[in-house]
Amino acid sequence: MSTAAPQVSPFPTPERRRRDRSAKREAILDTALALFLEQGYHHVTLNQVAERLHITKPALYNYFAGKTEILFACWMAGFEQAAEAIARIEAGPGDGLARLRALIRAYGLLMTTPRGRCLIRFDDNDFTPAQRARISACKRQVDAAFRGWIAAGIADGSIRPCDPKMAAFAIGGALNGIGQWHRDDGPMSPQAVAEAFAQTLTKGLAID
Amino acid sequence: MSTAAPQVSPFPTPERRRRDRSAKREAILDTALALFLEQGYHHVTLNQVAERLHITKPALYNYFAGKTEILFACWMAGFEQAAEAIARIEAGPGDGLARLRALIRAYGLLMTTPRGRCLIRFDDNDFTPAQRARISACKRQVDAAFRGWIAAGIADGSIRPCDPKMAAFAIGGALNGIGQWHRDDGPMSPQAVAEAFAQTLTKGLAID
DNA sequence: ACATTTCATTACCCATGGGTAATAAAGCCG
DNA sequence: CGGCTTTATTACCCATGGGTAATGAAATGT
Repeated sequence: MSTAAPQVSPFPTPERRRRDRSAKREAILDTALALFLEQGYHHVTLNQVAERLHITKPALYNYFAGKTEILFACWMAGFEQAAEAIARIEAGPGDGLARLRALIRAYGLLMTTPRGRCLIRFDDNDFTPAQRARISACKRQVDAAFRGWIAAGIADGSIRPCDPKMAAFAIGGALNGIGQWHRDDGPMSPQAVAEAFAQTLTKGLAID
Repeated sequence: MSTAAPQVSPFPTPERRRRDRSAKREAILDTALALFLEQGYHHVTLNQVAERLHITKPALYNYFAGKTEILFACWMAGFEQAAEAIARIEAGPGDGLARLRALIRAYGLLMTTPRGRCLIRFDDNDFTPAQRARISACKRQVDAAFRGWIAAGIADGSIRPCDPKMAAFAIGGALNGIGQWHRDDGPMSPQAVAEAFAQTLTKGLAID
């Protein structure tokens, strides 16, 4: 068994070294992320993060400049997911309403994952001013997608005329809320939640 | 002018003494509250709170047992406002949809005030387990109002059949979001926001 | 082989800030 | 007056935890 030829050489190529390092960065990120969501940023110590990875605190500083850097990297990891979803929908077919529904489903799903939760469970005050500026820009990007497709839907007749800004805030808020209450061990699957929200938020409640 | 008889005696009655004390408690609460919302709980020191009131830190301990007690009192102050609104609507007239809309307006308005923002801007992890338990009970109470009037609306035919639980989450999330983005110096008045949300959330967006 | 970079460890520093005496001033009560 | 309560002050304690040397051990590459 151990005499068989090894699948991977123990002498890593430079390429693989880079991947290893990047994998460690990701591991730190995901571990810190999970702890931040469990206990809240200020109740998590870097010692805890390190301990879960079977290393010691100073080792973390080989990958991140400090605690807020880790926090920021977590947030950006979440944003990348959102940006990808937006790009995918943008590239796909559908009128304004169809695209809006697709975005609601994708963003709703994201909110049931740790990466997605980062986007709304962290406090703005825990970032540096520079980080806050970048985050604001990212948030505007997401908001623009919501507003844009609502406006497109109004233009193409698939969405009832309304204030796109308020509608986007309402939908965004409802979706962000998912990140607060949804539990993986709860009765509703992420898909079911996303679908229910896509219906409720676009069809409304009143019988007119 | 200063020789005129004083409107209030400088010798307070026992009754007034109690009111004075209670007023001081409120002042501490509102000051702490404002700071917590500005800078985030963990970035606010008790010295800061005291300084804004022109007293010193230990003086605070005459009114509150500690920092988390202040935080908790802030949250409860917000909840009282919500509970009052719910009771008022409950006592008033209207079918399920009318009551739901009234609740959306009242709760939306509340989210534009400091007291209301407490309900959603604080991190659960900053409370003690005992406090968390009481907060959970209060949150369930609010949620029950939303779900109850949605269910009532479905029963009386004013609301389109749906899952009241999901609908309540969607509406609650959208309203809580107001507390995150609304600025007093923004372009929309609290009333306008509340009204827009009442429309968007009940009428929906799709043209069917 | 030898210098260099990479990455981890142990041991330490120290600012921060919640909380606590010890104490003093001011009003209330008998 | 003289003791008691209330409320504030000054001065202090000290656990916590982010961050930093100083150092050592691999792997790298020439």
